Amino acid sequence: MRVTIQRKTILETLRRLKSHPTAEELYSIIKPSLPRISLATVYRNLELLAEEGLIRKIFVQGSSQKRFDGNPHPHCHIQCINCGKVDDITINPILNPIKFIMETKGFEVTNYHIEFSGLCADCKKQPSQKEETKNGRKKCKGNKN
Amino acid sequence: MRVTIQRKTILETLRRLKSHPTAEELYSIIKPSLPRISLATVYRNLELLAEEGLIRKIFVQGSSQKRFDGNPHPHCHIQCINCGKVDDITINPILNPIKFIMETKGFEVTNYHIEFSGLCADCKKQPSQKEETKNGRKKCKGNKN
DNA sequence: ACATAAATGATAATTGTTCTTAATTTTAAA
DNA sequence: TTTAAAATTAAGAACAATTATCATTTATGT
Repeated sequence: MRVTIQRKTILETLRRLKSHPTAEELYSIIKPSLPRISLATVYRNLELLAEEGLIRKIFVQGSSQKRFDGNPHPHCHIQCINCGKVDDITINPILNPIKFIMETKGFEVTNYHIEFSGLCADCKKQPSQKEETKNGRKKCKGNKN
Repeated sequence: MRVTIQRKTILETLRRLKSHPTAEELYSIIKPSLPRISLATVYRNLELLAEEGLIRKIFVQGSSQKRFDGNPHPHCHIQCINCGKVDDITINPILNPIKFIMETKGFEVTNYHIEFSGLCADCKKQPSQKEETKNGRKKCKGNKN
């Protein structure tokens, strides 16, 4: 992957930000310093950087736009149902997370959305089907996408 | 909310399914028994049923389409990175979830995505700003949407 | 500096979803 | 029941977010 000014700026800006901006928000932030940058370049590079594991693409409840996170490591977010703000939170998975959030952040959890991903029992047994598909996953009987 | 055949069928079909279909998938499933149903009706009613808390709209990582879940209660999903299948999982939040998933489902967790929502400390203090916006949230200084 | 593969900018096309309109269906009252 | 108002529908247009296209520009190895 080449190092271009656009790519470098996108990654550095996202890493510096504490928020989890959409592609367009990031575009507006970068535009003043790189006036000739195209929105498509921002989208393209965010996608690429996420594929490379340097950043993270996140799908937040209630937001029709995808958001991006400069921290590539699995971690939790807390989103306020009133203002929509999305913050990071570090959780020791052994603890009771909801109680922990209450006590450390003063954040009242009323709902949660948790997704674990990995290999299901079936796929662990038969890791044969490796055909690539558009969405980057493998084909498999259980695939509903 | 009125009881129409379309609405009833959408809710019942979604409840019966163990998967978490997209609006289009649900549309194809329902079409044979209700050939005159429109895709827009499926979208409209899924949105409505989710607003009423009868079903749940979920945003799964890596899927550009929204998915719907007949189980309206907050719960966890496990998605296989190989086949993309999304399953339900019941977790006592006090336990170590990853260990629990391994032991009960034989599912190897390699990544997770967790979002808690509720009221942040700021919004708990000043629940004044109640102006509705297009995305259904309230306006607030921290709002990045 | 040069060649060339890769990346960019501008914009067209596509995708997923919502809106609009007129027609139909449901509900509740007469 | 019949009837009228209100809600809901089907169909397709419109919309916003994202991706693809392609001519031009740029980064990197030689």
